[in-house]
Parts: sequence; structure tokens; C-alpha cells
Amino acid sequence: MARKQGSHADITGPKVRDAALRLFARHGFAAVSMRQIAAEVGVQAGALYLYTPDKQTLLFDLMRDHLEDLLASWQVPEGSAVDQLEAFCRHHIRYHLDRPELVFIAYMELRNLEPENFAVIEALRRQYEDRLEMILRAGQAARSFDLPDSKLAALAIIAMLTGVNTWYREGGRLARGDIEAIYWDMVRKAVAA
Amino acid sequence: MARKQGSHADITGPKVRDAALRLFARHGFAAVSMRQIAAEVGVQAGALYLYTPDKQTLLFDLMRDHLEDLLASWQVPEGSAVDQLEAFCRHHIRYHLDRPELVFIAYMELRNLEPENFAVIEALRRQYEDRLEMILRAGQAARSFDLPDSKLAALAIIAMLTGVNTWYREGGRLARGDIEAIYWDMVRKAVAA
DNA sequence: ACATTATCTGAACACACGTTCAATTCAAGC
DNA sequence: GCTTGAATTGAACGTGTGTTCAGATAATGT
Repeated sequence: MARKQGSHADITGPKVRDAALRLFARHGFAAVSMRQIAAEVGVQAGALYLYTPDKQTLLFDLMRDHLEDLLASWQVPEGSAVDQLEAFCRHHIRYHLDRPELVFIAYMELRNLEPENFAVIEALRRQYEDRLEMILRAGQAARSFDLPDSKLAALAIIAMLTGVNTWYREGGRLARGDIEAIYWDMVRKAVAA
Repeated sequence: MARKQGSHADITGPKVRDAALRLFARHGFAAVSMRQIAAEVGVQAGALYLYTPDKQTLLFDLMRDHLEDLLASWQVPEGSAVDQLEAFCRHHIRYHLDRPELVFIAYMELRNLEPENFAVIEALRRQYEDRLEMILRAGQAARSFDLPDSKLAALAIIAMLTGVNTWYREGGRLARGDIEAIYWDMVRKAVAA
């Protein structure tokens, strides 16, 4: 009894991705079986292989698309290095709070990637870090920032900002705008000349 | 052929923990089998159950002991809030760089803990965060620090400091003392009045 | 109305999982 | 030298794994 009403590839495909995203984020890639994903979608396990060649690719595609989307979602704006850094910080927080599951997976499941897939993801992440580091270097050249090490500062800032995802809960004590402001305030002071 | 020369419980017990630590850190709890751990120890899988009631407890014991050790390894020293914060930051980096595998597991494998075990670990982590927050509050009361939110600041600082573990490699560009100094510099400025 | 084809099922494959336990081995105590 | 008991093996238990595929189904194009 295949091809029930309204169940087409256009619908099932995204459903598979969504289910995998949700389950991987909650239980971890290794702890989730293809049968669990299939059950979440409402389909038998075999049907998943119409939408992904294997489980590994399912994970890899989620991570790659996430990072490519992150890179595409923001360009360094015109303005001073301070303005650029503020825009970066606010966008980082906003973007990450909007996609907690993707962010979580992209951080936690790196070791479950096969080497060649890992290299791709690593390169994309590096691009993102480099973008921040360029802003920091420019600000340092303009004497707006005082940093002992721009690479470390970039990594430290990203770690700090991404940390928001570990505690933020919808409807909590603070609005997103407040959080952006608080974190931007700390970053601004940390790099200040 | 049991009880080979020199193989006693005093030796095998720690070996099991060490092997589990190493393998969990490298591949993740869910991706490591009891047979792999046993092979690393040089024993059959059944023998592991002389040293742990089950796989879950093996993970939980590693995490609990790590956090209890972390809490025991440092007390808030006498001195100004600034001095206390510096001591905290330097100790945090030092302690975490010395135990990358335990730190990694304690962060990454939280979701593989059964609820009651999770609660224990969560409580220990909270204690550690609270200790930092107390320093920040004291410094704020003394007008040494200017913080919009001491709880967020504590979490942000810990996230930033722990981030060191994601990039630090033995024998790299920077010595540990340099790293401590760089991070402390950023923290100091970030919370400064 | 019929043929086509995208979509899905359900069973099977070979293997791995965590855990248990009777049987075995060997160092130590008497 | 004999008994005891801690340490370990090796096989077994039932269940689950990722993946494949022949066959069934139903919407679509003609």
C-alpha cells in the first residue's frame, strides 16, 4: 500500500531531514537508528534510502547546508570595525538562537563524520572564523581594538557567543534583544583599546 | 585461563576507566561498544562487569568524578574580586587543558545520561558556575566590575574559557602561560567597570 | 481505460549490541 | 599439597543495526 494520498517526494524528503535533525539533536547521531527516523516520518526504514544514500550523508548534508547558510546569511557591512563587530555579534546570536538544533549538531557530531566530510565542514567553519578575525585585525590596525592575538580573540568571541545556546530557553527571563545587548557589551569591552 | 600473572583487580579496574575515557572522548559514548573497551583493556567483554554494573554507570562515574575533582581542586582565595576572578580564570584554563578528554565527555555526553544521573551532573556543574557568579557579584558590589547580568556573565566567561580546549594542541604556537594571560586580559576588560 | 512510473512496504541479510553465567584458571592461605 | 576464591573466559541470550530489493500500490500521462 504505497503512494497514499498526498505523500510525495516533495513532502517526504524534507520530513526525513526534519526528523533526522530533531532526533540527532536530541539523542545524538550514533544513538539514533534509521528505523527511529522512519517511524518519525511515518514510513518504513527502506523508504529513507530514496532520499539519502546512507545515514552518514544525512548527517553531513545537515551540517554542510547549515554552515553554507550561515556564511550566506551575513556579509561584512560598511562602517567602522566596531560597527562591523557589533553587527557580527548580534547576527551570530540571532542566527544561532533561531536554529538551536542545527547549531548543536554542527558542534557535537563532528567526530561522527568520515574524514573527507569532516574536512569540508572544518573548512566552512574556518571561513566563518576568518571573517571575524578580519574584522578584528582591521580594528586593531585602526587602533580601535587592542588584542594580544586576533586569532584567539576570534575563537574566544565565537565560543562565548555560541554559549548562549546552552542556556537560552524560549520565554525566559530575557528577550533576545537584551541578550544581544549584554553579550555585545562584554565583547566590546573585551576587545577595546 | 584466568588470572594471568600480574593481572589483578587493582590493575584492570583503572584500565577499564582509562580505556572508556579515551574511547568515549574519541568516538562518543553511543558509538563505543563494551567489546571495544574490553579489547583496549586486553580482556573479554564479560570481565568488564566485574568493574562496572553497566555501560551507563561507566560514563556517569567518569563525569561525576571529574566534576567533583574540579570542585575540590579550587577554593576561592583571599583577596579582591579582581584577584579572585584572575585566579578562577587561570585555574579553569589550566585544569581544563590538563584533562581534555574528561572535559570533552562532561560536555558532550550529557544527553546520554539517564535522567537521575543527569540531575546529579547538572547540580555539580551549577555549583561551579555559582562559585564564579559569587565572585562577579562581590566585584560588582565593590564597583570593581560593571555587569548587566552576573549570571549571564558567569556563563559567558566559562564558555569562553572552556573554548580553549577546542583549539589547543600540545606544542602549539602559544605556551599555556601565554594563553592564560591572553584570556585573562579579555575577561578582565569584559567585566571592568 | 490503460500503461507507466514514482513511491513505499515488508522481509531478509549479515553482523553487532549489552548483558549474563557456568566453567575454568591460577595465586594465595593453611 | 589442598582448598579456597578472586579473576577471567567464552558462549549464549534476545534484540537491534544499516542497508538492499523484489514486489505492491496508486497517482499521472496519454
